Amino acid sequence: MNMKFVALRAGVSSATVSRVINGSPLVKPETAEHVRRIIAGLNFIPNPLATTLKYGRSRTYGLIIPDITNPFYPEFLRDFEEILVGMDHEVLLANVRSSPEALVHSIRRMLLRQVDGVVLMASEFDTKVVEPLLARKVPLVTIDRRRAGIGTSDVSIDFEDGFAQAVAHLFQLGHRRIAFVGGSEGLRTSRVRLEAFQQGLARSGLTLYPELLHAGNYRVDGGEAAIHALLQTSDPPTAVMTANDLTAFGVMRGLHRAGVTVPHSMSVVGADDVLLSDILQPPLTTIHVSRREMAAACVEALEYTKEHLDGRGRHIRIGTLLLVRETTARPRDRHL
Amino acid sequence: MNMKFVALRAGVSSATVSRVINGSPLVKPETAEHVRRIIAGLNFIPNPLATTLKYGRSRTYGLIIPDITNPFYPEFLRDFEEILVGMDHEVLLANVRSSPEALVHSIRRMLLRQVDGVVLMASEFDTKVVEPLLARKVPLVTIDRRRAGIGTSDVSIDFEDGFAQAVAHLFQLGHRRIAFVGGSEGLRTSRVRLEAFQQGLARSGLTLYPELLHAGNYRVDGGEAAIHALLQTSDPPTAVMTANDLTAFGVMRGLHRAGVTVPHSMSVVGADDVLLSDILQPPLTTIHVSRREMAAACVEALEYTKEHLDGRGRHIRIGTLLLVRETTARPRDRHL
DNA sequence: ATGAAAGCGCTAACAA
DNA sequence: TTGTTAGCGCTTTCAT
Repeated sequence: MNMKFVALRAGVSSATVSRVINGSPLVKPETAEHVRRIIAGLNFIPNPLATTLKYGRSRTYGLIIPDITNPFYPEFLRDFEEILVGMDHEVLLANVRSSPEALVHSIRRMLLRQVDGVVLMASEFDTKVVEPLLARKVPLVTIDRRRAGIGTSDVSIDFEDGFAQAVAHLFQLGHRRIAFVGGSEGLRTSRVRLEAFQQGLARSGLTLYPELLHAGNYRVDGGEAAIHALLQTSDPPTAVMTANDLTAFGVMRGLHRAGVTVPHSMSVVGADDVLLSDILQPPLTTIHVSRREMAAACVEALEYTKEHLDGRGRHIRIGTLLLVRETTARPRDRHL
Repeated sequence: MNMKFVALRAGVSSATVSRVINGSPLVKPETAEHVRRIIAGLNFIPNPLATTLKYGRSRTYGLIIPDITNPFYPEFLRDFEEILVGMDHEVLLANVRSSPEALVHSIRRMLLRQVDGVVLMASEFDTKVVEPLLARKVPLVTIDRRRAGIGTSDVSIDFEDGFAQAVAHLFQLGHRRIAFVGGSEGLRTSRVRLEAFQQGLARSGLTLYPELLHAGNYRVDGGEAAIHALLQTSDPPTAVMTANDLTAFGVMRGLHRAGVTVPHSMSVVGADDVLLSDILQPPLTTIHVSRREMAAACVEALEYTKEHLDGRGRHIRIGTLLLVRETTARPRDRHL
């Protein structure tokens, strides 16, 4: 079933049917009404692929993420999809599991499916990887790369502010030795978070102890491994900040296994504010990042970049908010 | 850039280029090699949309889920996507948030994008909702509907076995009053789980206490509300089984808030074995459902149904496995 | 206000 | 072994 068939039934041409479907004002109201009735009667659904073929616009945006198993991403995806569906667009999702080959392949998938733009939340990448996108003038939006470019926009999270809030909170509680369990080494977003932590310390006038800095991997196991190492230290910290909530979950599990109670013997702060972060016992104090705001920023960046393909993209910054729950408290005085 | 352009550069016809790309044996090896070189040199990527338009096959399967925020779904999606990408297919995802209108709309989206089949994990639906799919001969795979039909297959989870294992485990520990916090009311899959629980009780020779049956909503808050009600009972249960892990999480949170310790004062059993179920304290005893097996079954069902559109679809059953972790223990004797 | 027709990129039937 | 060509469904320009 196609427009021609509908046209035949309606006694008009397929051009008229097309005009009716697209709400062209050039059609006589009665004709339009008549055609609409036929369309409804036939349950006709037009095939947008034909339009894509003709004009190259697929009304689809690609989304590349590193780990859909990290609740942050499905939560983001939910809002991103919702906004796009509201605009009659679709999402082409690629979960690349932090594998460079999968990333390269996912870009090819995006190109094959003629996406109108790509949001790349993947872990680190060589600029070479995204070149095929740029070469074909596909708008690109990166996350936390903090650098826009021709045909490329960036949406970044204001971790500087969030981590500063968290450090200040810990400082006020009386913490002086604060550890940090970061993200995977070699990723720009890990560096961003680490530097945000360092700046936070500086702003509160605290000392940075290199032996209290550990890399993680944005997953539970990384957090757990790091806290084990941290507990071996001769002078362990009184509080631990982490690169994301999963890492904090791992830290809490490690602490529990080691018999260290949270928050009385150790405070813990996460980042992201994943939906499940308040079902842990105790509920996690964390740095909230609005998924909806982020999704909206990505869509905005995508649309802007599409319209200004030959110019520098935009740089949008998303705010953060410290959510004080129950994993932070005054440090127990070890000398009592 | 299209095949014609490549053909021009290679000094052959576009048909030859097409044959080379599709690995036809009809091309002389040297010609093929030559064409491949040109393709690589131009970074040419063929546009599969043209093929879709021509043959109606989009190499895309739709997946409709009720709540991507429930970790079960992203975990399933990861495997489902991985399998499909391996077959050079894509996934069109629709998260319907248990909204009937969103479900209806998602079906339309699937139809518009010319999917080759749909896996419907959505909550309950009227048969009327999926009629447009069937009318257009789009293969449908349902989950836990336990009923196949013309052009429709079903993949169901063997909750009967899983719940029986769990009840037997609790029985052996000495539990006699077991409560059940089910899924949302009115959903077939909720009924399936409830009946599986009832059968499990019967198999272990246990009594079903209607006052220990509560509906939930597959989310944390539903579990928490239910356990509160359960704790008001004059004779509370010694163990609680739940329709899924999120519900169990809610039950555990409610228990913690009420000062009831798990597992010593109350045993809890979940279902699904979500990745995070072992970071809770204590780690959750739950009924494991293999995502990979389920994803593979869905793909198999999809392909089978596509090949046998006019016949009855298949019915595939996925096994379950009780994972005993630390939320189950002997009941404390209340009379001591 | 409406219709005829070209053309998007690809594949397969048919021709050579 | 390779080339020519029709046609998938749609939109839009140009005619009427």
